[in-house]
Amino acid sequence: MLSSQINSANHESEMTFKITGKMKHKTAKIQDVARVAGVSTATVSRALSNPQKLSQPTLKAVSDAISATGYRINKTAQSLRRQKANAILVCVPNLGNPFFSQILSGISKGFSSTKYSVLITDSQHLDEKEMRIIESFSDGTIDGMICLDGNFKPNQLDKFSAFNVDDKIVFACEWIDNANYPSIRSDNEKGAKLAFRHLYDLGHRKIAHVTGPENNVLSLIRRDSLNHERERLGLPFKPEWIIRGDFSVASGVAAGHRILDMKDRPTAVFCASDEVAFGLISALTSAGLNVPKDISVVGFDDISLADNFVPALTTIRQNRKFIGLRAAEKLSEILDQNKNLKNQYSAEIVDVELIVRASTSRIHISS
Amino acid sequence: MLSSQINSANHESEMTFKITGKMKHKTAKIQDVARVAGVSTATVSRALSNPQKLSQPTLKAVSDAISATGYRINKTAQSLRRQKANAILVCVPNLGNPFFSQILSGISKGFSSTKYSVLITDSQHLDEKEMRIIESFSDGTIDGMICLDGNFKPNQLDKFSAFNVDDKIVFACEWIDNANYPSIRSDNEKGAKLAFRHLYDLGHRKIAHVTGPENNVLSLIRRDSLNHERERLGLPFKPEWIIRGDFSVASGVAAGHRILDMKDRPTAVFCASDEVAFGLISALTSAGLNVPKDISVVGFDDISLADNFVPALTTIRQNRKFIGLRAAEKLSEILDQNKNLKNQYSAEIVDVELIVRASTSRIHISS
DNA sequence: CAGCACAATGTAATCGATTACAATACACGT
DNA sequence: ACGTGTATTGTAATCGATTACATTGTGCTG
Repeated sequence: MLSSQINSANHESEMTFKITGKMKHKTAKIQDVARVAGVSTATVSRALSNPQKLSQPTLKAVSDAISATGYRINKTAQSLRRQKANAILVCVPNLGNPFFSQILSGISKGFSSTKYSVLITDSQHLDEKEMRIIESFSDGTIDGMICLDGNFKPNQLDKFSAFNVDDKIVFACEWIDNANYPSIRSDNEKGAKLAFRHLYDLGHRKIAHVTGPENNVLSLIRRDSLNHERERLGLPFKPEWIIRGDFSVASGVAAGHRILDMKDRPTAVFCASDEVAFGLISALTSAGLNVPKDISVVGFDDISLADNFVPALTTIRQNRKFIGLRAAEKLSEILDQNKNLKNQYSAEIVDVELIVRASTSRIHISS
Repeated sequence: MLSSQINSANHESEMTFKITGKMKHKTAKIQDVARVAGVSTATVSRALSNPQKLSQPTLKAVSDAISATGYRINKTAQSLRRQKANAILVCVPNLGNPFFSQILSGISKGFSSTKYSVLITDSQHLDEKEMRIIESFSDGTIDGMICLDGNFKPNQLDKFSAFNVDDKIVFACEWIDNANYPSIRSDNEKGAKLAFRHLYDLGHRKIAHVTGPENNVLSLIRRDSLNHERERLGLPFKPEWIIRGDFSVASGVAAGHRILDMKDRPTAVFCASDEVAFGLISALTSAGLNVPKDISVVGFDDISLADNFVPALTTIRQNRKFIGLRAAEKLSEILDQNKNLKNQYSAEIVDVELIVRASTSRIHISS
């Protein structure tokens, strides 16, 4: 390289990049660093991604030039060239639902020390959500997705595989039955069983259940597990004891009214979520009943308020933050090794725990 | 253009892009569309961003070619060329806190019909968060930020302006005193005043307050507004009636224990958040006190459970979803018009409302 | 009909980083 | 001294879209 080039280049760069006092900062690019260091752009690029390929003096020169110019790599250019976005999407069925905040927190933590940025989208009122997602993959915005929404129809899933994105998706909490997507989820079956057995052990025999939304995998597995346990123990059953809910507080309130209207009231209720349990307790309490004296209530999730509700809620603890974290790790693994993992389907089942608090008690004599 | 070129090009594209059955999809680029349509890439680009500049027949040809190839624009390339990421960052102090989910939902909705993607980051355990944010701006990942975290020190803010990103930041819910950032926030002053007046009107004179975290703008404004109102009405005051909290349920429980230990107990408590109120009520109830008979409690936020807590919580309603939505709209406006809005500082104050429920009542005679 | 405006389209540079390939230099063995 | 291998660095093509500028053609004015 000619020395005149070096000089003029250095001069220019000093003028452009030095930050003095309140002077504004114009971002340096790899060209500028190369000029200041007196090397080629290839060398600068190598200094950043393959430092072991360069000699010590060169490395030092580049490193100094980077400090001098205040250079920051342009990730857009990098993504374009590398054909990798370094971003993932989290698809949340309803962002307004606080249930997901812990999972999001875990996901965010899981990606915090990686090169990936986290995008979020609320799939609730998104029509053609599967195409929107595919769009994000094919316009180069994202490399992978963590899906908290298990509500996809077979033809939507077919599109995922038609567009070749199906092996870059991990499900968390919810999942898809009969489809080979990796997933991280709680042991819902065990959870329902624990709840039921807890009530049974307290002497309850007439046990109602408020379900989650219809067609939701969580609703189904919890309900089925409960029914299975009930049959196994030969307990009485009335269809009206299975009350349809949707995980919301409001549906818990509605379920409460249904129960109040029953002639043959259950003595205990297992709710598909803590929020349902709160609504239920609220409705029963307003009507003058006492929980747990008149009716015992068990929730599911162990959200942060469960411990301080009045009465404190007996519930099944799901480690939502951990599920989010593991989902993030799993997706990272999949994206970072280029192997085709399509057939390495795995559902990672996270243990759940019964937390006994004040909303359940031994059955009352008069019941 | 020579017809031989057209033919060979068409042939090739058919082979490459037609999706037949289970055949995998290789993404077409603008070159391919141009070839198939028999036009230049410039024309295809114009068809997408300036259709009015093209003749009808050309437009049709391009549009057909797009369908035929299944073309999707590559946003990374577009971002690089346009020097615009079309993405914004939401900086959340603690993603695990359900308080933010409604705001996130509003933000997500606000951006759903725009070209912007929404990135999130949890600033809680992020050291040098201001540099991380600046990094995202200067590496081309984001165009703007909505910040739900008001906890920045002056030297951190200085960096924002040194790196020229300060006019692309909107604060929501929280804000920075003495700094000209646009913000959308609730009328906290009015909220505290309403809460206090409500208790006063019920006959309460000994009114305690559980604050939010120290140095938090919300904590300060709510506390100051309360104190101001108290002085104005000439009510008695004991320093121990101002109890430091941090918006969490746990701090509400702790505050409850503090109050139980007092010799001269307040007859009413205004809590800086609903969660604090829940914890407080829980602690008081466990100790055998009755809310509202023994102590009235007012919260702040009106989170979804407030209505179904036992007792239902009297609180100040903040429209969090609306705040998120407006913040998104505001940031869009700022980013879309290239004008320098730096001095167009504006704080948009969103009205709040007192929601009277069952946790407050007229002061009891014995108190 | 010359001259000009304007509409429609193409050519090629550009955004900023990466990397295949080329070039150079130096060491080592024979 | 010469060939060969290796380490280091440079040159230039590339990722995919956008857009300034150039070019062509058409209609209109005087």
